[in-house]
Amino acid sequence: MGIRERRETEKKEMRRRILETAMKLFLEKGFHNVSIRRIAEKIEYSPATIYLYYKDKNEILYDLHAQGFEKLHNMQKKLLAVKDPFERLYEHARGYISFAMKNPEYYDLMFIMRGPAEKIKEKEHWEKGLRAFEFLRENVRECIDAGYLPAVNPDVAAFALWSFTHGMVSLVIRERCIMIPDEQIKNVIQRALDFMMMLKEGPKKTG
Amino acid sequence: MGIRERRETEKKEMRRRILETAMKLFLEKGFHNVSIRRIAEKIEYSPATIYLYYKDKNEILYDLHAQGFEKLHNMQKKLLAVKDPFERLYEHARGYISFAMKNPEYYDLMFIMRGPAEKIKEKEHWEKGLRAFEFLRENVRECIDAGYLPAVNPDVAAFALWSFTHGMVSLVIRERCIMIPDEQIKNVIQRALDFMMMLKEGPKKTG
Amino acid sequence: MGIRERRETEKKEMRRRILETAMKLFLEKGFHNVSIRRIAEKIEYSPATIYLYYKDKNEILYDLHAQGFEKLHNMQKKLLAVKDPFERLYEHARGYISFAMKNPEYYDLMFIMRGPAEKIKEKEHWEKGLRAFEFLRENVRECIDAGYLPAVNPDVAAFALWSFTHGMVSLVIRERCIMIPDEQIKNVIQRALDFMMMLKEGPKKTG
Amino acid sequence: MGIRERRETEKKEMRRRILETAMKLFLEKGFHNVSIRRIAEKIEYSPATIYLYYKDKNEILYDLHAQGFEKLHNMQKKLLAVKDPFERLYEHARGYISFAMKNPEYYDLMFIMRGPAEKIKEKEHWEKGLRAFEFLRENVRECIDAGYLPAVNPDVAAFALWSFTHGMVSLVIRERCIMIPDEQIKNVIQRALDFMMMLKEGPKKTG
DNA sequence: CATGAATGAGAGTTCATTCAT
DNA sequence: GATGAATGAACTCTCATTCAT
Repeated sequence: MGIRERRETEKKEMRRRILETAMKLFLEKGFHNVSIRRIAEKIEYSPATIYLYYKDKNEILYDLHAQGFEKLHNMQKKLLAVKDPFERLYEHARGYISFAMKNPEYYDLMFIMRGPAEKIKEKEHWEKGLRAFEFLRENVRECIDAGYLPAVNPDVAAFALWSFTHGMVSLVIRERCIMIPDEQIKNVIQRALDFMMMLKEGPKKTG
Repeated sequence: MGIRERRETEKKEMRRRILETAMKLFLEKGFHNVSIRRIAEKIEYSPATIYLYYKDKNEILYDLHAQGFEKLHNMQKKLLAVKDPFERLYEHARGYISFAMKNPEYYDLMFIMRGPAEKIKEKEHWEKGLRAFEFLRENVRECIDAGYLPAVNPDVAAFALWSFTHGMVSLVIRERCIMIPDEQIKNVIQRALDFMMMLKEGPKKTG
Repeated sequence: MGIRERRETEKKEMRRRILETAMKLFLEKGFHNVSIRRIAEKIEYSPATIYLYYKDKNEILYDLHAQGFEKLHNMQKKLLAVKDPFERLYEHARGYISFAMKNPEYYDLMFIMRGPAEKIKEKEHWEKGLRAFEFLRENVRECIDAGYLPAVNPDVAAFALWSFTHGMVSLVIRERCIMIPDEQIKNVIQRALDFMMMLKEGPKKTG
Repeated sequence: MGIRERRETEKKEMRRRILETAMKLFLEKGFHNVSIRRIAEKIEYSPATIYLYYKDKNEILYDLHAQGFEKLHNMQKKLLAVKDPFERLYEHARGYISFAMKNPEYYDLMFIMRGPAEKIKEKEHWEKGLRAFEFLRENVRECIDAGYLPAVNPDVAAFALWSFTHGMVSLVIRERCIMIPDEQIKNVIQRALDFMMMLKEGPKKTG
């Protein structure tokens, strides 16, 4: 309690508002239209104020990037409750799609956006990305071991499945799905996922 | 013949040079480094000259966009020579991936880039995009009819397959495949494609 | 005594720390890198705190300016111990040079720097400067009276000698002596001083 | 004649105006108050226009620097007409002082100002400065050889004389001569120079 | 046909300074 | 007594675009 705590809270709150606003601008105007100035305008502060909370523009990006992967990781952790590997794989896909659709700005920054990502490529910023991929690969490996999937290289299969889900959500996020009416998109994605899941080999084996 | 024709030809030639240069800059320097100024510098004309051939920067983008879909369409037309629907589907995927990997700037502009492409959403700019999708859907429908694929909605299956290939190439183009060494990427993509093609239901029929 | 006195002492101590830090930054980073912010950072207070002790940035400069002349005056006072006027003139020159070389930031502020010093021109800030010049002039007058120097106007001769020493040290301080290796500068200055001292008319006396 | 030539002339004229304005601002406001913006304002153009004539702020400084040394060199060349070495030395001093008093902004940039000089220290920018010093040293050497000056190291004597003249003009330029009324400064400097010239050994020798 | 010249708008960033607490 | 928070003004520099020639 007390003054110090409230100050801390207010500081965090301010950083949160800056991040949130930056994110909105990313989505609305595209990366090169996100300027410190515009962020400041939107939160109704002066540009200089931003620098009290973030060293520079890149720091804002780093923070968003890290935050995004944290959210993704939280989703993945919950999947461990699902015991059957294939079922878990299915829920993984659904969770991934859901994450992307609910947080399109984060997803864009994490997996689509270019430019700001230049410095993001540096090791530490990717560790979390790798961890996420490895989680998927291990899931795939279990599915293979359990006979749910053909005995291919798990890295390859994981990449294929990731690409599939990434493809769907990135087409939606970058607005290339004009052949699908907006209100049907969720439905189509779900059915496309179900279609892909026909790769499952379980029945064949016993059949 | 005559003066008028030559003029026309020269005009086209100039537009071609501008487009080509713009494209090179996209690839080399990234989008936000492509400026009218820099294009002008590279072709050794003044910035003002660009405006004699293009109304503004966006028009250049539109033209590139259209050109990209033209190229894609050419690829698709060649596929008609392949008679077996599933084989054609397979070659379609390979051709699509190949197009993306050989023309990453076009692909980026057509299916990933945001912002400058805002006006691209307008009808006429998408007709060609729709045509391309329909080509795929018809191919899928034939595969279903021939029993190569399960009897799902062709739009859905087409969307799934497109998403899969788009996912792979867009992850590569936007440099999110750091877990795969550069020299192995082509190989991994091919194997991922083969993995996906296990959706083929041929055997069942005879079984 | 008591609280008030301690308060006074603390206030002075704080001003001293601010001045000292400002000076260090002058030397280390050059003038235009001395900002209130940076001073505050170095003494680990907030920028606002500086303003409790100094009205504004210029006031800090004034104080430094005065302090510099105090130091110079101290040097001059010691010279009074030297009885022979020419010998005292010689030691005056050496002391002046030594002061400048040991306190280049002060010297710069006192005799070279422009801009922030605009208000320094105001009377009170110059009284101490005048006093220093008069000290030199009286020394010169004694030398003339004693026949060590030709019977010229003492103001003129004093100005000439001051200019000479100022010229040397200001060329060094502002790094215009690149034709002289750093390690030889002191030596060259001493020899240049000895050369100038050949103005001494000693022989005439005996002649 | 012709358009091209006029264009060339106009371009040079514009660069000249920029340089001149920059110079004035240096003198009036001090270095750190010279901004592209202010230059632009004074010549009543937009800041962006400056960049059509100069790559960046430093380039303006380089140009001024080079121009200053060019002017100084021109002065020196004329001195070769004076045959007697001591007389030439005397005229050199007068020419130097005159140059400084007539072009205080150039002089400041060349021999006093700090900061911009950082990059100026690079070799090529100092060649001209060295050339100027060598010219003086050779003059001094001749004076020694002719018996006008005592047989000291010419580098040392040249440095001493340079320092003397530099000292006078730099005290004037940086407004540290408040003990001398403005209208008398020229006179005092001349008399101080004559005083210094009493170093001449000619008479003594014969005496 | 081509361009030199020009500019308003905007980018990221830093500064001296103020004021409520 | 000390400061956290805030800001207006300024900085260098780049851009897409216009227009008289």
